[in-house]
Amino acid sequence: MKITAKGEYGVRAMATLALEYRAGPIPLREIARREGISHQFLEQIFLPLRRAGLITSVRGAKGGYVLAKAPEEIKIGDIVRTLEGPIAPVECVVEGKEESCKRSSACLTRGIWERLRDTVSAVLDDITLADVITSIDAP
Amino acid sequence: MKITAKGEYGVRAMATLALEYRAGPIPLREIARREGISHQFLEQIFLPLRRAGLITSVRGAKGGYVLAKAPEEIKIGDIVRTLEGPIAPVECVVEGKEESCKRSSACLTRGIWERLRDTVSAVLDDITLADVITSIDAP
DNA sequence: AGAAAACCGAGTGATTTAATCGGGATTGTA
DNA sequence: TACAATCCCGATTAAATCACTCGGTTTTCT
Repeated sequence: MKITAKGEYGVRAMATLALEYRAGPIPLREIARREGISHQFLEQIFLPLRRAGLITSVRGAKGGYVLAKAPEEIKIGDIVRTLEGPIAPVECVVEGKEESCKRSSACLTRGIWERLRDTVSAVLDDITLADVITSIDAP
Repeated sequence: MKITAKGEYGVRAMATLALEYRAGPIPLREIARREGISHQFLEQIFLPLRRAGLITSVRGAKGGYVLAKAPEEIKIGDIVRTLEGPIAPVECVVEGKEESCKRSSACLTRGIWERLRDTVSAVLDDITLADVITSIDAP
């Protein structure tokens, strides 16, 4: 039940962008430096985030990345799904892919994984970047 | 956010044992056959489950495995933790291992993973094998 | 022009996963 | 007692995944 470095770094980087929201575009190198992440790896992470419409890029000198929406409007679930694919503890409960199980007791246990999937989804969709960056104030 | 085949198979196999609780020891081969799992792989899964005290074994001919406790007393969380290690979406929120993060915004995001960890734990500890095998009745 | 930055596909070494292999020890039954 | 069924258990392996790195191209500011 781990998330990958891609997901973890992605959320960290997005939190950094949220902190600098309205400060103009931040270069990827700067974020990578602050977070101690390889900037080449972070490039790989920002590509899908941009394509998903979560960040916008400014090319050329003085360019960089900005959140595409206000921190209040970006859910952690959006980031995680973009970087890790659909939230589902086992393949057979991926939403959309619900082909009925052949084995009977596989289906017995299916309810567990559906419930887990929905709970995880709900938690990650309940937290926005705004919540993350204001959590300093509320201990 | 996937669990491994080990975890999934383990839960399936335990559900099978729960269905046959009080029917005497069931040979591993029989469980493997029913669930379509390699019996050699299932052996690897049953070893830690036995060492964790979740199942007991009967050696020799007519031997097999039995749940060590009633289905009501075995939580899915027990099985998953035994087979997959501690429930924690990222390394730095593994319980017991809580060394404080160095990076500031890593700690900003820490709350997310703690909340996720606790929620997942709570869901898996709320479901017992008894719940799983009786879910046929309650659609 | 030149530097700074985003864009992007391909490659790579290490680790993990999902098994298999090959045997040994125990016990009920003929 | 033989022997078949069963659990016990470390070692090995093939494939997949992960966490990067490489080597460039394109865009834009100064």
